[in-house]
Amino acid sequence: MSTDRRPEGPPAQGGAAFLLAQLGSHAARLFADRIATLDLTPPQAGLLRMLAASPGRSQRELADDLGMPPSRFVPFADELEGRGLIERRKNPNDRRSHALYLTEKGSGLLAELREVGMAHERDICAALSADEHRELVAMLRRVAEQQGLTLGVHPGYRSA
Amino acid sequence: MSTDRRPEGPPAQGGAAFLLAQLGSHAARLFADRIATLDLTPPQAGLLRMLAASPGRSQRELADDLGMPPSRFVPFADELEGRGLIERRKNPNDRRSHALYLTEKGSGLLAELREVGMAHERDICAALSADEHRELVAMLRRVAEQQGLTLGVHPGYRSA
DNA sequence: ACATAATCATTACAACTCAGAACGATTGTC
DNA sequence: GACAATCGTTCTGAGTTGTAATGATTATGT
Repeated sequence: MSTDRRPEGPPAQGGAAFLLAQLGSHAARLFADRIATLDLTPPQAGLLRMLAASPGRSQRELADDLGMPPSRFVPFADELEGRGLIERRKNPNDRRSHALYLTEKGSGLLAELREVGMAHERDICAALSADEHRELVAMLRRVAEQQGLTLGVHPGYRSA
Repeated sequence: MSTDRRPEGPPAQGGAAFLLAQLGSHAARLFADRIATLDLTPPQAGLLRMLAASPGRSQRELADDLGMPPSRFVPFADELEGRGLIERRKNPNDRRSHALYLTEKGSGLLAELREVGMAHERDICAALSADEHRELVAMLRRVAEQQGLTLGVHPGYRSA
């Protein structure tokens, strides 16, 4: 009976913040495992999605959004380019910057990536009904918005 | 109107799995910032909680639970011991292993840590009412359980 | 009982990752 | 037309990470 004295809400290890950290880490690791099938890491998948959403941006902008320094972005983009998934084009207006685009091969891989993402979503939320699933997403969106997080790519990726 | 063609549920970047990863990373980083006030990192806070919950365990067990190799656990425990927060005692039954315990000073810091954790919880869930908060925790618990996650410490910590 | 294998904590070490400084090319500013 | 700023890139140093080797102790097998 000594551990039963809780004057307030849930303790730290059972609170929502801890559960979010725990589940977020779990979901990210599982996703990384899944897309390893396509020889992709989470940051690489993020870049493909970003290029599909808004093509032709400069490397610096993309690096900023991914939360990685420009120096690290270079070999990062090199590999994707070497695999023929993305393409660097000279910007005629500003010959310093390279505009990045998705190749056809990259678009094809992105399609596979989306399927993997949907399977991942189903797997993570297997414990919930369809209604509960919608409810959870709605709540998480509100929390994310109130916390000032931008919808889309987040910089908490892990390199592996 | 061109971006409105969604044959199925929420896409990858707006799904629950992605939101969990995004929010989890955010919550973990915010928590790390908060406990930096107490000169603690998330793994250090995790160890203090583990020692309060079950004292006298061996270093290897604790290292396993924290997801860190034993070689890295040694300097990790050294610092906490040097600050007088934990204590290594020789196990009389097995003189190879060291049993770890929380000191009084460590217990005191843990109390402060709990307060920080509660403030953190309130902050993260500021967008939700009390009812919604309970609802969210219940859902997350179910998801975590179905995913086979053990309540308590998770190995997705960040060293900083 | 005695040799051998296994376990714990620790140390030593090598590989890898990462961010910031420095650099040439190009562009904007005044 | 000089000077500062920006982009992509390379280089380098610090920091981190896991694996292998070590010494002490304990378990196992015969």
